[in-house]
Amino acid sequence: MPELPEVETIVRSLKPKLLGRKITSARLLWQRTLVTPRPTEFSLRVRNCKFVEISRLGKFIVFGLETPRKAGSLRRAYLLLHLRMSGSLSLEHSANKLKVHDRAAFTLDNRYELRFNDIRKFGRLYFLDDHKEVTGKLGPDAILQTPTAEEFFLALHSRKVGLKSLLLDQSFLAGLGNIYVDESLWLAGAHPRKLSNRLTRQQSDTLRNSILKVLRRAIRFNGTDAGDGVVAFGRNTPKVYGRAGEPCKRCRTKIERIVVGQRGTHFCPKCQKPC
DNA sequence: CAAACTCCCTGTTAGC
DNA sequence: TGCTAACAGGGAGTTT
Repeated sequence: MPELPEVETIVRSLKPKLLGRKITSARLLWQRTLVTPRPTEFSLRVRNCKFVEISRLGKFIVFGLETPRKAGSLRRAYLLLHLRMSGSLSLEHSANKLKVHDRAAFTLDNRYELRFNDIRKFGRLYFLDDHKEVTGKLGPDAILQTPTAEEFFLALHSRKVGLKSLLLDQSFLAGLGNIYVDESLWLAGAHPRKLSNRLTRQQSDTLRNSILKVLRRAIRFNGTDAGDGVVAFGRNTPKVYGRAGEPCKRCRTKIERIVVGQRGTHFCPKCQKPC
């Protein structure tokens, strides 16, 4: 499941290959992938747009486009993509056969195609004049707009919610998903149900540092290449996520799995003191 | 304001 | 062995 680090890695690898390229046409293979505008307007407007920026905000991939419109009308537009659960992007020759779960394809001016594949169809695509229409609802990006320790502490105290739910809330902090929230809370020694306004300044700082550590490490490892084109997994395996019943890496206590806010939640009952 | 639930989807897995 | 039902999860939306 792509969260901030995975999206960051995708953006970095796509950037050099896509910048400066023009979209010659687009195909929508699963209509509901596209949120806005309507499919006909979409294919019309996306044609002849040039990629001039590729970045990330939270878990959104932001493609900045220069439109072919003449003076007077907008020259800038954005393609926004959220991969959700199972989305992925690939760049391949347009002659290659489409894969089973391909949902959208953008043909480029070099006969290559940017393809969006998404088994579960949860991924969402937007074509917008201003990406803030969507990204404006996000809180600060955990890496690009990290709140200061002071800001983070104040933000925690402005709410009274369990930490797990709060860190999953993209309008509070953008980028974390289920896996990295569990990992961050474990590293910080904070219980997932601990109320946000009950953290001391020191605990808040520890949590903030843990989030940064977990995300930075994941970005570093996602980017590493084993040398044969295979991404080197295995060196950044989760400490608690998906390890229910296994011994805690810190104290050997059995990792527990509970449900918090409809999300499977993994934690060490000894390291992460119940509240 | 917070929490709980529902929906969207399909590959995987547990259970019979 | 072969089937079905439950489950996983991000986020938007609705209800409590």
